[in-house]
Amino acid sequence: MRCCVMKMEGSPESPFSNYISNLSPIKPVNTARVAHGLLGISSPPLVFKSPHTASDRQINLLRRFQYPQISGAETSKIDDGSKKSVDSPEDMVKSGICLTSSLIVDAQTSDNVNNSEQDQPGSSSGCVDEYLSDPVDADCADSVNLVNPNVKKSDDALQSPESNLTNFKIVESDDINDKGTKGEVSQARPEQDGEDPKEQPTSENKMEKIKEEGSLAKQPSHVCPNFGSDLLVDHASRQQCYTSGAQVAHPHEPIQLIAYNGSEVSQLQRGMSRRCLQFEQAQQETTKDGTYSPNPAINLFGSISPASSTELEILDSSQVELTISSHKEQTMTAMFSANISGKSPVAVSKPSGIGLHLNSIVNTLPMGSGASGPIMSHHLVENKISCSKLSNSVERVSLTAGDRVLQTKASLATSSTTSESFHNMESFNNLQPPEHQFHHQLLFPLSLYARACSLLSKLSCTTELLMISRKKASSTDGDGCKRCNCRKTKCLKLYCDCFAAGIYCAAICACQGCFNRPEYEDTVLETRQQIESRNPLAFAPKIVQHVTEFQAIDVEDGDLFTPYSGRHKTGCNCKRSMCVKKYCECYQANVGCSNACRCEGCRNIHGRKEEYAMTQEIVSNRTNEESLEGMADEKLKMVSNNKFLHAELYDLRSLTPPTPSFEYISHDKDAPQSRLLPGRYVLSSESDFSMLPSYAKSVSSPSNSHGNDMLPKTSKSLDIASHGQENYNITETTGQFSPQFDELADFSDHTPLPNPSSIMMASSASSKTQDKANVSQPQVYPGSARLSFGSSLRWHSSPITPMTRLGETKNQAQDSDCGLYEILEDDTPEILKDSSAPITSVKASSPNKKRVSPPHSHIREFQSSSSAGLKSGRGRKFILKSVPSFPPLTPCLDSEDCTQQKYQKYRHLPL
DNA sequence: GAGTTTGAAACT
DNA sequence: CAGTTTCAAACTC
Repeated sequence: MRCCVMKMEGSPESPFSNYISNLSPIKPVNTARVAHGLLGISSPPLVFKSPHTASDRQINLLRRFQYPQISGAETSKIDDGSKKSVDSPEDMVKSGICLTSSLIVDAQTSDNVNNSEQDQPGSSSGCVDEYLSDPVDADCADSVNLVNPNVKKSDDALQSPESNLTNFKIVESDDINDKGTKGEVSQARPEQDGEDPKEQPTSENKMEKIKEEGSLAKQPSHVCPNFGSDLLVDHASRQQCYTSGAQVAHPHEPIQLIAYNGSEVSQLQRGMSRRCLQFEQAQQETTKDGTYSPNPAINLFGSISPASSTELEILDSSQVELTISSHKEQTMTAMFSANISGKSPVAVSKPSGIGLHLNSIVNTLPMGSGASGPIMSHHLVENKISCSKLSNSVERVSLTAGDRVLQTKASLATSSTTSESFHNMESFNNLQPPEHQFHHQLLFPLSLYARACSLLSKLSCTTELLMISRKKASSTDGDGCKRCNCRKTKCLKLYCDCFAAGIYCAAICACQGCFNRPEYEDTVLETRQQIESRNPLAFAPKIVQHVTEFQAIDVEDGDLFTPYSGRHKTGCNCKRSMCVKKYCECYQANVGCSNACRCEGCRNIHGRKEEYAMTQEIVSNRTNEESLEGMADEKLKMVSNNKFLHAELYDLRSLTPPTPSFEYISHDKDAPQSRLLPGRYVLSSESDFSMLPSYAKSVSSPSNSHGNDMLPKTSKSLDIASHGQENYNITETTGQFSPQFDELADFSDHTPLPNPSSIMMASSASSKTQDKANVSQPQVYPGSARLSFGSSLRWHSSPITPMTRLGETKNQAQDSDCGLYEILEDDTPEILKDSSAPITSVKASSPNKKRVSPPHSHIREFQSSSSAGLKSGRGRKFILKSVPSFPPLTPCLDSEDCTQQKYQKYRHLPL
């Protein structure tokens, strides 16, 4: 319904759009955003892409994770974002979205839902609308609106039970279903009875209301599948639309898109999460009803390729991340808080970056915030769980991710560029996101974004996102949902993958005496808390992105997926598996072993421990050298210039959503300068690095050539987009979400891995190039983003938006023309562009903030010749700045925003 | 599908 | 923190 409306509204000149524009100060942007979002939802595509291909398994996984996450976290996030007002561009976007959504809702209400649905059978739009509407409801409409819409939705769903697309209604119905299903489930299960339905009122009144309505209305098990399908469709449609929109390329668009994406993501996530829940429930129910196939996912995605499931998972994580980023940190925090209430300590999907990182993030946040009541209603709980899942999923995703990542990669390859980018991002953003994500998970994550999100096995985090997974094929159902087989632990220990992922066990699980069910939410939460008390990071994503990897090495082929950047937080302890079997968590996560590993005879195809150590040494050496060389003055100048440029860009493009702060700082400037610059910040997850040795790097992508500042911003962006396009875009998006550093990744690992996949992609690509160019220079992309040389810069989607800045070595002065653009554009483009160029290191936002300063000579070179200098690039320094775990609510203040905008542009372009 | 292997989680 | 036990996934047959 809403989708239809949205589309209608989204139409350039529709009265609705006009109305919206009138409403919000940001009007144009909002409308545009809305339209874009609705139409293109480039970001969504990512999510969708993976999802589309995602197999049923994935779907299931997503459902689980997502559902919980979505219902609680997303709504809360969204709400927060809307409430906060438009502080930042993101806010603007959000607000705009909210408005639109509210409007849409109204329109929908006025209009017959049926009509809208009919209009857009695809539901893709509807899905989007739904998403939008949901946020709106939550945010703007509040409970009342929410309730009504939900009811309507449920009604709609009821009306068209068979219709696959319940659209938004379905989504809500899903929630309801969740409750209802839960209730059903509980009924089915004597133990569960009573507890489920209302059990945890938690903080979310809305959820409760929805649930109530849902329970009353129906049990749309069908809805879930449908919804999923809808989402997919929506994505496709969106992508198309988006692409069309992208062509327009408004300076504002990027932001809008991002915001939109975020909303979409959230929506998607919601849908996903709901699905997951529903699926699970549905599964149970279906068994009863017999209407549904055993695998709801299948029903939903019957058309979808099996790969889609994984993608979906990743998407979930990524989505989470995206949503987080898009919605802003606030939402993130809210989600986290919600999650936290659940228990989570800090973890993120390993994702879910956020992806991967998601889990970590979620977990971490939750720990702190804890507010939430501990128990979420099912939704809340689920949400929390989902968040944790995202993060976990991200982590796990990263773990399991390998497979997922691969799938996502494949899907990405197949999928349109935009969608791919998103996937990459997510897997991602994580948001992987996931852990992505991809994580994912995400998970992410979350972005918060799950093992699934671990998104990113190779992706590393991202994410993002990445999450859920497959980890264990055995462990995972065909659907991709995790499933456990616990017999003695009652699924309340980390032995249980489901529990560890922060998700409830599903009907698929063959566990015995399982307490990891909504009915035992309290028990689950308590247990989680206990575990967290012992080990706060117990639920954090295990996969964290690390800079040092030489991704390129493995990746040469194009294994975008290989997540070299990702590393297992605690490392493995393999003694007989040689780290070549899934016994090895590193291997399982598709990440290389690191110094943290105590493995013996490591032969991890994703990276041996020895290699990792060597890489780090090289990096450290470079960094040291660079730091010694330090060209503070020049750097400062450069920075100032860059700021200028960024500022200009920022204005021109209108704000970009906060997150991606992927700054490319001129080499000259180096990290210190960047630091000097107020605006720039690199989030560093734990990561240390994020240093990309300019030397090796050079990953230069084919596009690198244009690298020079010469190219107009747009052109550059375009070029970049075209070249690295997907990845780049994705990374951006993920970054927007929040590039989190490893830490973030830890949280989310979302991160996030989600994104992780994307991240992985980027990293891998970059690494490849680097490797080719120089093995020595591994680029580290702390959760933020990795530049893939050639084409893809990718952000690690982390829940938090790390702003990675590439130090632009080039002088803005030199290229007055390109000036700002150059810098901005150059950042990514250069990286991409200059294959030869020493390039720049991508600044990953690493928690550690490491800088790599190019030798003075290099810097000078850059100064002297903008492009050449950049290319020579030795000098580029990467500064890793510690970034707040959560992306600032406000979009990147400084240049970062500009950079983001740039990325956004790029995104648009590609789209 | 049963049994074995493996390494993480949990416990001491 | 190290060693041992427990556990469930991964793997093999």
